[in-house]
Amino acid sequence: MNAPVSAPALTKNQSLVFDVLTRSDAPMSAYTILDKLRDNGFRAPLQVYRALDKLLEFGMVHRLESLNAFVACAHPESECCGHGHGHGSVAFAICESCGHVSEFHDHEVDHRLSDWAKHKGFKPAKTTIEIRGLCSVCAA
Amino acid sequence: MNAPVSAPALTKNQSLVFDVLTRSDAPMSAYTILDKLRDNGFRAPLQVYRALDKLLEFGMVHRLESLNAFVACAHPESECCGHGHGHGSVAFAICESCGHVSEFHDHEVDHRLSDWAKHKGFKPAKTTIEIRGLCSVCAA
DNA sequence: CAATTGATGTAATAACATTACATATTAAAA
DNA sequence: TTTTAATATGTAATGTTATTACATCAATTG
Repeated sequence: MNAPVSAPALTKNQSLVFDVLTRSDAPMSAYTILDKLRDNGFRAPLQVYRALDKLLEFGMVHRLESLNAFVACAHPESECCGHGHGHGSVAFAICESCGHVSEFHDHEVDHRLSDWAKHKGFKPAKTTIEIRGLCSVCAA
Repeated sequence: MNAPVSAPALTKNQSLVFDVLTRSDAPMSAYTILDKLRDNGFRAPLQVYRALDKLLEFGMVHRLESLNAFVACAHPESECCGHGHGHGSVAFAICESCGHVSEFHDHEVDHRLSDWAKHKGFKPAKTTIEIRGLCSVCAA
């Protein structure tokens, strides 16, 4: 019932999808992943979506809602303040020019949002924070 | 070249779409809006998307990225701290049970995110903050 | 008036995601 | 070990969201 604490064993399809995402330097849509895996026997979107569902559940992949795309989690394996893979919310800065995505945490942001929720009696399940704009390289 | 400061004149289609969204107590997808407006002569998705594009540009409507849906902006016409319709980022709490959406601002969150951006040389264009979970009524 | 601009109408297609159903593999219980 | 249950896989069809392309109409402006 608990989320796996360390890297869970991945099935063949999960590994293939995770590898493709890990090698990519930009987010990929499910259909782009599918195309990359045709040679590995992938034929249908569902093969990708099923693998992604598990990887999301394991916290190894994130979905970027504003892009309908996916990235491998950029965390170092485990982090100072109990982040690792069981962390609260993650924020993303997405460059609209080069596609690069930076993943970061901000405790104060987390805190402010959960304070708001507590005050309103709202029970958060998942928080999305995405900043779209231009990265330092592209802005120059 | 500037965004309109007060309510711009809306075209027929823009008014129809805005009215439908305003009357709704939950977010609506473009296709749901289309269905509501069949009797008003709407026949194609593009009629809705074009109106939504303008309403988004005017700041009268928000897109909920995690839902692929739209809501009328909930701001009182103009706000204490210069929000009105030219505000920075807006956050949403979305109830996954009843569909209700609460719109709110948090200056500290804005501040932390723009500090991060400044520090990284990232130029933000649009920020998405969406908390999905259960509202106080549904959580009870 | 001609020319430009913005709004509209319609059809077709692209992009993203899920349902349904059949089969195979793996793991656990008897 | 055999049965059973749970998980993973394969495939097709369909559903949902969004855009491209092209034609027309209306308002403005030079």
